[in-house]
Amino acid sequence: MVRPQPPAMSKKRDQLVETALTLFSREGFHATGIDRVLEAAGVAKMTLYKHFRSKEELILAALRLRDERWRNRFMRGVEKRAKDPRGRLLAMFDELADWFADPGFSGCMFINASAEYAELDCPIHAACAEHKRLVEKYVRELAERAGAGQPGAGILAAQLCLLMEGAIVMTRVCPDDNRGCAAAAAKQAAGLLIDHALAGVPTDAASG
Amino acid sequence: MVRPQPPAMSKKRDQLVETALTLFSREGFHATGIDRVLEAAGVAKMTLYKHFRSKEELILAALRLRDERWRNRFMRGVEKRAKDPRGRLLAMFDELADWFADPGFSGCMFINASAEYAELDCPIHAACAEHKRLVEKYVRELAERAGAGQPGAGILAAQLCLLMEGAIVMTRVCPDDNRGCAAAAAKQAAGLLIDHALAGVPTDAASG
DNA sequence: TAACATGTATACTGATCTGTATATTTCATA
DNA sequence: TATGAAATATACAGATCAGTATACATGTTA
Repeated sequence: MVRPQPPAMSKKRDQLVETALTLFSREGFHATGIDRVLEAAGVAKMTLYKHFRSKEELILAALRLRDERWRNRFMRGVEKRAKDPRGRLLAMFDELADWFADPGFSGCMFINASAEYAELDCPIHAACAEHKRLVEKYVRELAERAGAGQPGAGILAAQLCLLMEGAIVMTRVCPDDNRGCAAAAAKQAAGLLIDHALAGVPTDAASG
Repeated sequence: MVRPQPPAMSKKRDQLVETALTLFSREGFHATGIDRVLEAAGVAKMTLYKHFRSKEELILAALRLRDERWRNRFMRGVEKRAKDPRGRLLAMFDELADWFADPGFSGCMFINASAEYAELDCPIHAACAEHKRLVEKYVRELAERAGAGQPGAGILAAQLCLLMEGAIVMTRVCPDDNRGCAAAAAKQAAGLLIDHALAGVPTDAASG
């Protein structure tokens, strides 16, 4: 009896998605041909098309993996850096700074993907939008736990996300000007916004 | 006597750059073939290659045109909306909101281009970085005229740019969630940052 | 050993890509 | 009318693209 039916639990499939994640991140989606992924992954072309119906499906699998890994690492990192929600809102920007310092940093894969796949109803673009929604939801929950009311928590979360996305983009486009600076400037701005939104909330309020 | 030698002052050349600007913005760079630009512009292929040595040069010309137009429109719009530098810093976000409301809005062409052309020393990526530097320089000058000192003006400018870039990206990736909201949230945050950076500076100080 | 799923190798299709070669047309100016 | 630049039409080169067809190898399980 053969356990690992596609699409799950195949070593070759994993290698494909892993390689796709790396190459699509580094070189772009249209600019990276299937053949280069196959060569780098050490997998035959027919194997790819037994696991995925098209290049688009491979891209979607790579984006799913990236979303899962990125948010896990981000949330775990934030929760490790600070224990109270208010501190965690600030710690997000230290986590970003770490990410930017990675020599392989190539910006946000979802921003990059939605730049190449403009149509909103395209599954790739939809996956990018969903990723951003999930990140913002996490920030909003932190803001709520920190004591921001409604709609304050939603607005604060949106504003902190704007700072984060801006830092990601500027570090991608102008790394030499912003490598270390964008995250720091964003963190300082975030501190002000958080203090303002949480004015009157006692420090270290009922943490989760 | 024939006046308009290439590369300047050619009607066909202008049509090419104009069409390239539209199509590359809307559909992406790799995804838009030369042939589609030629067809949409109503220009023969040989004409293109008499004015430009390669597709990359056409892209660079389109980016130059976009940079010039975008910054002109932005600066003029801002200067029309408010007379004092402090008000102009805030007015930037109203200008963004107007831009986002354009049905043809497809994000920042320079963010999109640098997503597709990752290498920093690639001329296309370099042009994108330069555009962002010029925008930030304008914001920094406004901040200085508003009375922010050094390094306060530089930091404030960087922070306001992060908010702007973040708003641009979120409106591109999740237009349905952010169409009107991102610019407003950014403006509110900007107001706080500006007030903080200019604390102690008399309102409507020596404007330019 | 027989069955079966996974993966491979090779070759191919048909489309599309950037860029070029060549010969011709258009049209204002001198 | 003669010159010469701008633009065109057509065809092509050479590469790469996503995706398919077919036959074969491998390794595990029943």
